[in-house]
Amino acid sequence: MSGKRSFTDAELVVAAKQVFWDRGYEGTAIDDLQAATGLSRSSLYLAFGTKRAVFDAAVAEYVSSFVDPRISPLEAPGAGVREAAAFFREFASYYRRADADRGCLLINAMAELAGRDPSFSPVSVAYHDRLRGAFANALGNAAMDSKQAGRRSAMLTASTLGVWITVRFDPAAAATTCRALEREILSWETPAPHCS
Amino acid sequence: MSGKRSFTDAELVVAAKQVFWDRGYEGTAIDDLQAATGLSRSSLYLAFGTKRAVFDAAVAEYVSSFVDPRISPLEAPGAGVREAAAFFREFASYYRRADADRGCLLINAMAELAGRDPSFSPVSVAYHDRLRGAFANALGNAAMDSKQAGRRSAMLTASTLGVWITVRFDPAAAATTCRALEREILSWETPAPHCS
DNA sequence: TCCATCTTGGACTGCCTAGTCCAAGATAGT
DNA sequence: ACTATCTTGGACTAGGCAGTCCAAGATGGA
Repeated sequence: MSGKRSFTDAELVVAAKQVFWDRGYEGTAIDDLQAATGLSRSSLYLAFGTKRAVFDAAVAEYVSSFVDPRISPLEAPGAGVREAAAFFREFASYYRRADADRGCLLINAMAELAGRDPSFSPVSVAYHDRLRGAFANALGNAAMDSKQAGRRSAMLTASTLGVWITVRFDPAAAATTCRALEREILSWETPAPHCS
Repeated sequence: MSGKRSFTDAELVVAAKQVFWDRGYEGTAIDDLQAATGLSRSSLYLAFGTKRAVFDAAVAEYVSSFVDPRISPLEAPGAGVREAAAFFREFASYYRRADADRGCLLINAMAELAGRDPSFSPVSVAYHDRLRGAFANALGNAAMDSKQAGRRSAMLTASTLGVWITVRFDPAAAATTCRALEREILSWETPAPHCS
């Protein structure tokens, strides 16, 4: 049977991430993780101890591979309105993927575990704050009132959560909304197009 | 034991609604419904047949008692920007309630069942479309470009989903976002404040 | 070669689930 | 008062769950 491990933690986590992404936390059984990883219960439990620990590792992996690259441009010192617009434009094209209706693993987890599992709340709050801060950074450099930049950051943060929920039941509508957001944001670049 | 029914369907549904609202669909066991209604399994199953049928009835009751009164003002013929702003202002004050962290039963259901239960998708799509149409009605009467009104309707629809997810893990942040949305929307009433 | 150490498969436990079923009993019409 | 009809409590079924455990076996060092 064994002797030395036939897999790395990273391989396990990547395979598990796909399952949690497709099926959610509660919807994923240990048997599903076995099937996806090709490992047996013992190996999974020896490596991580609990289902929840595997999930936490999967979410962390997701954040660094999926979330970070998309938020970083907004957090960069030189970020502006164009980066905020590009953020949503890229979602619009992503939503054309066949598997986009899985949504965002992190936001799915926030929606699924919020209020039910207090230990996940800090993760939700941290991600929400990070997103808001990233938009505030991008809009803060633009030619607009700083209070308005704050309001718009909050609005875009809520919109981001909203489109990632929407993509799970209506990907086309989510893509349309992202394109609308892109154009609306671009209109913030210049001091209002309808002023002569 | 019996003879004639000791309860009405409506009473059962209202009690069940509270449980589903607090605990979600999967998180609610028939035993929880028994405890909340004071009825036994037989009575519940005789009245509705399946857990899912009880849930559907609870969602329908929720829509007519909670959702309809809040969306109707946006759908009225004379609705405008002020109604859209009031929509979010009322959420901001609602989010100060102790039990606001249950979120919105309908949006919770959309998030929980999207992609997992195809039979719920039409409900999600219908509600999303209704909300978008309501905002489009309210903004369509305002002094703004009709394409911009369309974009902003999509944005506010996504924002609405977003704040109802947010309230479950950070009610204060959700309330802040609603106030920001209110003020941002009010700024749409006049043709841009920074134009002389 | 031998042995201590680690991994592995899979059986198992205990618990929780939705849904079924039936005997006990209450009711209303006659 | 009798009886057909409906409701009710609660035991029960069948299945799914996370997590435990151990014997079988592979490995690497001495």
